[in-house]
Amino acid sequence: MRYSDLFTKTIKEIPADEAARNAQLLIQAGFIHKEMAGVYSYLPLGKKVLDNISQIVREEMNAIGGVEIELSILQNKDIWEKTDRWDDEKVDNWFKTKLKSGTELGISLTNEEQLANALRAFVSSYKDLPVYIYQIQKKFRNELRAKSGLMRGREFLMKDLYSFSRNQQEHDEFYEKAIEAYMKIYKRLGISGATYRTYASGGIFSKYSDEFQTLSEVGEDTIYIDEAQRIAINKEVFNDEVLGELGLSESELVEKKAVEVGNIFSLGTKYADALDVFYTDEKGNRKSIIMGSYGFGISRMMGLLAEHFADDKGLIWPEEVSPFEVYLALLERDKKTAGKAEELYHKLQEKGVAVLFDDRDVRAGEKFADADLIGLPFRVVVSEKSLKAGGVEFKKRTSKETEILTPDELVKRLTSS
RNA sequence: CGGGGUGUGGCGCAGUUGGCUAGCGCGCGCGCUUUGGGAGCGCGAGGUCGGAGGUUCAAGUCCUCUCACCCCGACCA
Repeated sequence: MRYSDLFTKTIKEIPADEAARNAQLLIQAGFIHKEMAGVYSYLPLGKKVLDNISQIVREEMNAIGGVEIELSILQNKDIWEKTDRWDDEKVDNWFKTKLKSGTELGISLTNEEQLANALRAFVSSYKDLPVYIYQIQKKFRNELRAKSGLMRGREFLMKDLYSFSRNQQEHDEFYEKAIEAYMKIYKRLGISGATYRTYASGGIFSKYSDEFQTLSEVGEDTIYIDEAQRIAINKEVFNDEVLGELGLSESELVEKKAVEVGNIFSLGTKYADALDVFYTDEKGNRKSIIMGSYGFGISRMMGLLAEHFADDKGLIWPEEVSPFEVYLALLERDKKTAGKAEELYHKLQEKGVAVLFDDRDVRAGEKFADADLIGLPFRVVVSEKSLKAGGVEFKKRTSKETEILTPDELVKRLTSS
């Protein structure tokens, strides 16, 4: 893509109404636009990042048998009343609206009820199970106080998977597979070293739920880490009894701030029972379906990555997430240099390298500053100077060193590994 | 929801105890010069001061109400 086709602009000054580093950087670099508190629009670069994170999550969910769907956002009140999760006294962060007729509707904040209910149309036998269904979709939560940029919004992108199993063992096996899949995702995102499987409150369904917490100063959660075992425990369930059960010793634990980047729950049969979702087993018996839910905040992850991988010059995207792989900067716009840059731009695209081609008529310093701020993994400069030196200048975002490569060497470098 | 803070061109800000046609920087447009780390000079466009009401000869400056945004706390199934 050509920089001149992005309609966004980077800005020099830090937005005054954002204190969160992730929002400051993403706004400065033109990835997002703030609409109101806790509500952001995603601009071309930001949209690509969301898509890239989504794709990683999608691949790992598919790998464990997930099937992608897209549920409606408008919610039928009747279904939620069956599980007693409609009343504002019970669930206080609903957004609700009304039909012209006066009928109340909910705006999706999670989807257990809806999907369990829909399942009645398709699942009735043990032969139909298990199923693992997920979607990547906006969620809306009427938070009393939005904060920390993308970390806690009122509208956010989330992957939510729901598992429907025939018995506890089948559920437990999938649950463990889901944990492994989550770990793979964090690895691909480049944050596995800072991310811990964390025991947290399981709510009313099971003793614990599993959270995935990434260490960060902006985190809202406090966790206690056992570094040797690579597990952690959320402060909300921290007590001697729990420590004993998990085989953790208080002396080994270190207190840290962290961001919840995933949370998976065993839900038992509550939803299925309340909504009358059963299956018939091999012997003709009516059985309850066991559910689990597996959340992953895509937009929150974008905020976390922005915060986690950044320096004083700007963002530093992990390769799999970066909106483009290469920032190609043309310095002088004379015919010869521009021609070489155009040639390289097309060549890289042919080879499948995602390039952001800065063809604007601005000074070198501005291009370098933008390249750093936007934070693509690699920067390539085509200039009189580089051509004289025998090619193009190549630099990693994380390195100070540059090297001169021929166009062929560059292509090779970017297409290997 | 409790406490604290802030709303002035697209962005960041300044506007003394109310007083003349509301300023500055960035950005934007034009011209000349410049050209490898967000250039320099000149000219120019752009705001009615979050909104409503009030006090006053006079309100961006004072009062009342209201909306929005940020931070801390509470909340987060």
